[in-house]
Amino acid sequence: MIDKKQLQLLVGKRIKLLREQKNIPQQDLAAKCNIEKSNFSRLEAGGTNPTIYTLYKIAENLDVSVSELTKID
Amino acid sequence: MIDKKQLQLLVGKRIKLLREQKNIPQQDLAAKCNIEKSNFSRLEAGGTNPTIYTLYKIAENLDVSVSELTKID
DNA sequence: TACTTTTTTATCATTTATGATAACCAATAC
DNA sequence: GTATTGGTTATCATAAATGATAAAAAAGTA
Repeated sequence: MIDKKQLQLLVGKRIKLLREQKNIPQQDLAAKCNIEKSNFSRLEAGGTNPTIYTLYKIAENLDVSVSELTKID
Repeated sequence: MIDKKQLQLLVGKRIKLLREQKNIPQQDLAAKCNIEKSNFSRLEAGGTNPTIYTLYKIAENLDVSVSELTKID
């Protein structure tokens, strides 16, 4: 059982990894998801505890499933 | 791209399915996760857009990964 | 019948995710 | 130099997730 902050960090890193693998600038992905770039930055940095819908939008725009996006450890 | 409400319904049903497969009463699982039973009911019914940490706690107490919990369609 | 267990629903307070805006930092290019 | 690009940080408002409590409805059981 990791704590909330650790989970947020892992999720943020996972998103960043997938995004960079596809060479998509943060602000571009944020725009596609209708998320402010500043808020997206905060999210990737593990600064928030995103909702499933936020993760879903990101997953869709990264062309992966939510299940794939949440493969953390 | 499904909408937010549809996503919530799918997630709720997924949780309920896994919980029932393990024969765990809703209130028991809620208690393990430190979530109010009333709020847990609302969540399973698709009434809220849960955060990843909420889903993580549920996944842990269902002995599945978050990735497994979020296998929706 | 009642009794218990499980789930649902409603409501209000509190916390927090997100929206929104602005300013800033670090590269890179012209 | 100064634009431009990509990212960060701070702040405030707003919407919504969650906490918390109570009551009622369903479902099961003797």
